[in-house]
Amino acid sequence: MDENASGGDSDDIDWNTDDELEIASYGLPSCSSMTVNDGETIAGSTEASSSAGSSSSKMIDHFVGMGFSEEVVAKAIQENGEQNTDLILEALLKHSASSSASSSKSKLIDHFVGMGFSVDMVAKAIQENDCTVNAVLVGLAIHVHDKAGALGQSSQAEQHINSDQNSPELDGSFLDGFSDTDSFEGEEITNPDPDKEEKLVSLASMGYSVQEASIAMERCGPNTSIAELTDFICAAQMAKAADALLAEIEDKPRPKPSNGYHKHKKRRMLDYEKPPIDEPIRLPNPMIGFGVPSNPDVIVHRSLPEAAAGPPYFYYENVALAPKGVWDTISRFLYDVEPEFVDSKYFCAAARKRGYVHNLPIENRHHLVPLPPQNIYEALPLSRKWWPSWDTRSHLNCLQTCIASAKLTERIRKALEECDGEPEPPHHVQKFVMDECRKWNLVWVGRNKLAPLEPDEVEMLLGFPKNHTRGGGISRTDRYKSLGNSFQVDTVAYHLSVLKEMYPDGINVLSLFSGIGGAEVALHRLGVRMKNVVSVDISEVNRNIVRSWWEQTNQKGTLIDFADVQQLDANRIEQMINAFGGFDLVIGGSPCNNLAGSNRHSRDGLEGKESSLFYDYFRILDLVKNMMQRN
DNA sequence: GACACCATGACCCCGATT
DNA sequence: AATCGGGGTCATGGTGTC
Repeated sequence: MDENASGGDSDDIDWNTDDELEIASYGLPSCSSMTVNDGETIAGSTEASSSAGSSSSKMIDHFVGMGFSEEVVAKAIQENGEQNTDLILEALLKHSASSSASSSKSKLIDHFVGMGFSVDMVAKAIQENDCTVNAVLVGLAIHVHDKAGALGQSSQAEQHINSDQNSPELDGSFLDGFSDTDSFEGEEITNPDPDKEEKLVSLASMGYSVQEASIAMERCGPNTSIAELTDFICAAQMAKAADALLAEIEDKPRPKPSNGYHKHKKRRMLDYEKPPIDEPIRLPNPMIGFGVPSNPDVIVHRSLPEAAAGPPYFYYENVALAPKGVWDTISRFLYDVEPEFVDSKYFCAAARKRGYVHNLPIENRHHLVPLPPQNIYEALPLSRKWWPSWDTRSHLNCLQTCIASAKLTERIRKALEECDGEPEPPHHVQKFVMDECRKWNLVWVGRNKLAPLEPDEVEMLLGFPKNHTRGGGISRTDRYKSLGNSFQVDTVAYHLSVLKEMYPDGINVLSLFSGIGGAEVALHRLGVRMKNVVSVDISEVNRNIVRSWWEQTNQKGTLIDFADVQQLDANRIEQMINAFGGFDLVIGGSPCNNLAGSNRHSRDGLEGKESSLFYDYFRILDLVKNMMQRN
């Protein structure tokens, strides 16, 4: 980000810097890996790693399998030597980027126009700056937005922008691109109001034009929420019978706000004529989505909105019990696809109520085998001996990121011991114990003795291999945290299982907010071959966990990881799409910190610090969709 | 009213560093 | 001895649904 913002050799990967140093620091003996700038790491397959004996043709096959042309691969091998697969891969990625450079300018224009900026504005900005700088404008806008609203989420992103929160050049950099256009009000440039500017940038990062955003804020007043502003903008868009912007775009209509927001706005505009028809999204009871293995035929067919159809297939996950309106917004952005709400208690011994927005087929899904333990007794057979009859739990509650304190379990033990002579504790003691058990997922480990789950038990319940998060310098606390933030593998695998027959040769995966690799583990356990996986996660220990798992399971594909979704700008995505031939699956669950009920401090909804990263999921998915449809 | 919830921040302890 | 930072421990309440 920083290098892009500063222009210069921004889009050129600097192949000759400290790569080797960073490679050494990762220390991966069995698997070739490298770190490109921005902390991107590429781990090649073991078969492609730099064993001196590997034949040239085998290596060519390998890279051809990744989507590069044979001719280009041969040339790269010739220039870099067989020994260094990392350099070859770098050269290939670089080549794919440069070969697409000629068309990148018009694509850039298309892209930004598609986001709502005027053609004049985009053309002027591109003329005045290097193409690549402009390609990062959206990312920059989001950076500024994050800086204002999400400080601290991404240390790397912060570092890349500027460490000074009040940096004038940062504030100016986004605005400068438009400062001399007639659509921008000088007042806001010379004397920006922080709150106003933040909203402006938020709206810009959501794909609205600066002009639209400015007008909306002027009309609606200073205290208007983002949601209200977006509604206003879409109302204005609807009011325009002929949208000049859209007329200039030859590809499909803008997907996100145009679909849902227009629909909703139209409705709202007509509120005074007739009552609203659309109902807000409600959670189903029982929470079995479109069907679970034990009850698979609830909904056997659904029709997706046209703009939602894949490929690429996408799969987005977050907590089901988010504040009001959050899932409506998520659904509107994700092409109006109806969320599938599923409780993992239908798949394993622990509850996990989640919403999934995806465009995967829902026919002929199958569950993972072997089936995971279906209840507490199966999952924790040793606890059965101590389990009192009055503890009627068959399933655990949601596995969270922290566990009960030792003091609490001690208090419980004492309370139970006080009524040891009786056949059963009195009702009020039972209630106290059961309340705490449900709250903290305590399990019986001895007479009158309750304890929180061990990390490896959480791994098992979530469908991960034992010790998946162990080692690599991760603390116990962080293991709970990473696990608590993860997918339930069996549940996700059930939804992804349709990919197995659709892609017998394997898939390319873009995995955002990967965490400890729930998506990757699910695909692996399903037997879906992963040709190339681009995995993004802010946490270094999580990235190490995924990479370590990748090596241990002898994956034949290539794992590339990034620390920050902000690194995935249009250029880099295009580069990877050209290299791999596109992504088949864009999967991820953005942070739920500001949505989760457990958070009493900053449950700020989708505009909260961390949870606003949902918009990055949409931004990246939409970029991938647009680029793949053009190619 | 009961229940559930991918959490946060203050504090303490301990080992490493200066 | 002073300082620092990471890990562990602990208490904490509001929102939404049923």
